[in-house]
Amino acid sequence: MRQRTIRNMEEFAAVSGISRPTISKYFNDPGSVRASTRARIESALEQHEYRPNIFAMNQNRRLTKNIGIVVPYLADPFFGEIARVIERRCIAEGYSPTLFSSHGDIELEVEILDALRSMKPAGVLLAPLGRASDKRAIENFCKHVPTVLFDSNIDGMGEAFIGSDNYSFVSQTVEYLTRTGEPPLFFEMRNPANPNANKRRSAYLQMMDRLGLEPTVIKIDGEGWQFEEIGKQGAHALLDAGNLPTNTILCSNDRLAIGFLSAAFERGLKVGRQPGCDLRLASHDDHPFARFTCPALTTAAHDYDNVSDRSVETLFQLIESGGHLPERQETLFAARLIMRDSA
Amino acid sequence: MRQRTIRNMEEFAAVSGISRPTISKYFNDPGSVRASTRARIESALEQHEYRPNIFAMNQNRRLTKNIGIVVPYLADPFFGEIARVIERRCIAEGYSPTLFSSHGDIELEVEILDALRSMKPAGVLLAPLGRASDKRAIENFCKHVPTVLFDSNIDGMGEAFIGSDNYSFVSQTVEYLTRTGEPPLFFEMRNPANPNANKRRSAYLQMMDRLGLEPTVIKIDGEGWQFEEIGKQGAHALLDAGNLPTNTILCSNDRLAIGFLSAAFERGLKVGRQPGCDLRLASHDDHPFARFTCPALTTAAHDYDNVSDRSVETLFQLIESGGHLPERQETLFAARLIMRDSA
DNA sequence: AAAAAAAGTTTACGCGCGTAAAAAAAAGAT
DNA sequence: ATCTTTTTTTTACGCGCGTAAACTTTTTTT
Repeated sequence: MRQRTIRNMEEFAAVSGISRPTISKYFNDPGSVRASTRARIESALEQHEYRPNIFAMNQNRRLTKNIGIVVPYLADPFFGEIARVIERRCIAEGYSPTLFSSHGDIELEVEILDALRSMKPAGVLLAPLGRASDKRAIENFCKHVPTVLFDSNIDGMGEAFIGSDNYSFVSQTVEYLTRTGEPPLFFEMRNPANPNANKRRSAYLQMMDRLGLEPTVIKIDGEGWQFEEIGKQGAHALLDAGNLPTNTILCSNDRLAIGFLSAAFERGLKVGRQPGCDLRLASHDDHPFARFTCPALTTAAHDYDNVSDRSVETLFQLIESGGHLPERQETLFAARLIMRDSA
Repeated sequence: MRQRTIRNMEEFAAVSGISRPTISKYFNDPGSVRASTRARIESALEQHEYRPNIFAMNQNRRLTKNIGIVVPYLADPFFGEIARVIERRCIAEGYSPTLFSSHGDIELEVEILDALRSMKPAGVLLAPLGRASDKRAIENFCKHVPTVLFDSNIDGMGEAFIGSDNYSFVSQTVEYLTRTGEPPLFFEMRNPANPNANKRRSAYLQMMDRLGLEPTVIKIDGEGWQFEEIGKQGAHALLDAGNLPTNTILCSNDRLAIGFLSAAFERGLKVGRQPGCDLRLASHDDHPFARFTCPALTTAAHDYDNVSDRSVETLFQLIESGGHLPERQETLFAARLIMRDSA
């Protein structure tokens, strides 16, 4: 700030007394220049506050340092939290993450993928919308950009998938509920957008079969991403109908369960494992709010840390190996049962 | 896709039979070319799937079509929801929004501002961390980039501020609670990061004074953005101490209230306005989850739609007028009291 | 149909930086 | 001090597109 403002690398080279190509080298990798020149550059940098033009940089570089992160619905704190962890990891590795949310909109997801391609990202971490996704668009995208899928798997797409083992979620909750009380019915949306939901239902049916018990699946109506509201309405409908085969409800995910708890509370029903309770309720995900519901929610937790760590690690590995892995990896992490007060 | 892939605008101009400058005009504003040539371009576009290189575009354009959106903590659904609405509005106007979260980290906020400058955005919508923010960095940033502050005001910074009228929040809740029962005590964090918290406390004191009532402010310990947990711990501490001067609690914000409700439930306290309840609890923000707490939370709602609409509108206005407004505008929207079951 | 206005074409240059090649300088080794 | 290796400088070109100027073609006006 001593002199007039520096307009480009040429001028910065002039004031720092070092040639432009060397300055360029420095910005691409500060360790690639001699320590003494690095010191000179950095001292000049302090007095002149110059930053290279990222557009000009990226135009000429075949591979940028950009990483795209795409989640299906950012207003869901579950994805907010995952995005937070992943973003920080990327920054720590010297990349520039850019976060996108499809906001539950199929067309927007395609537009994001489109925009992402023109950003020439080194790699992309994609949690697709799932069932609703435009599979052709995603497949085409993955051909051009090194992509790691997470959270929601779509068969064969991307170079790898990192997620949670839905069977592990459901088997633990079903086993626990059955062992400590009545076997649960399964409460879910009729048309879940997320493929994990289908896997959880299958796992429930499989577990009940293995235990020699009669399964009951309740499918509630509702579209969109307002899961709490859908769960609440669905719970009211279910409880209005009466004659439940069991006092124990297993929700497909925590957000439905939060809605269910709200409905139960409104009806004066006591939820919990204590004697005198009318219902027991458990669920899956360990949503950030699950510990603050009333009662606190018994649930199966994602291995958040491992999922996000492994996703990022896999992406870096993918980038380093030139965008392709020998074969598509699928990594599933087991759930951890969190016993709270609701069941 | 008929031919080999198009590498640049030159090649696309060749296959479409139109000169490159005209193609360039088209991409900058499709309406600026004759309808017949536009049709020819678009038909060529369908068969060849070419997209201009955004880095090359932005390098030469004095003003990009980028818009930066910065929020302090994206894992908070409140900001997730605001970000969602604002992003969609920007897209609808033909801009490319890029969303950043400071994740509650002062240094990261500065880094984001730094990165944002090199993106030459047409404008930025910034919800600062608040008290913790590096004011010098923000001030410096605002000098170079047309910026509209929202949610958290910092005096004099940015060309405009759009937010909610904290006095309107508190006056309505205090008035309502006092009229329908006992006057409330005010429950807040000792060192709130957000400047709105301070305004709310002042408003509480002012209201109580006007009503000729004795104010009580409870300040609870805790740092960071885990407000629910802080609220829960604080509530336990408060209730352990006993001898409350009133049965009515007014929390500074909904996330604290969610934690408070959780603590009250654990202690077997009934919260609500019905007879037989031990406590009444109200709050401010109308957090997306406030309607699903047990009991549902009585709160004062932000005028979400107006805040986000006006923020975006103000930014566009600012951009169109060349980055400066005649004088700094402060727009505050009034709250709306939402009566639910908790008070 | 002629004149005026609008839109498109040609030509040319510049943006800020990556990067390659050859020459020069500095640092380290003998 | 000389030779070798490493680093920096010089020089030069290219990336893909914005954009200005002068000219030509098409459309609109009267």
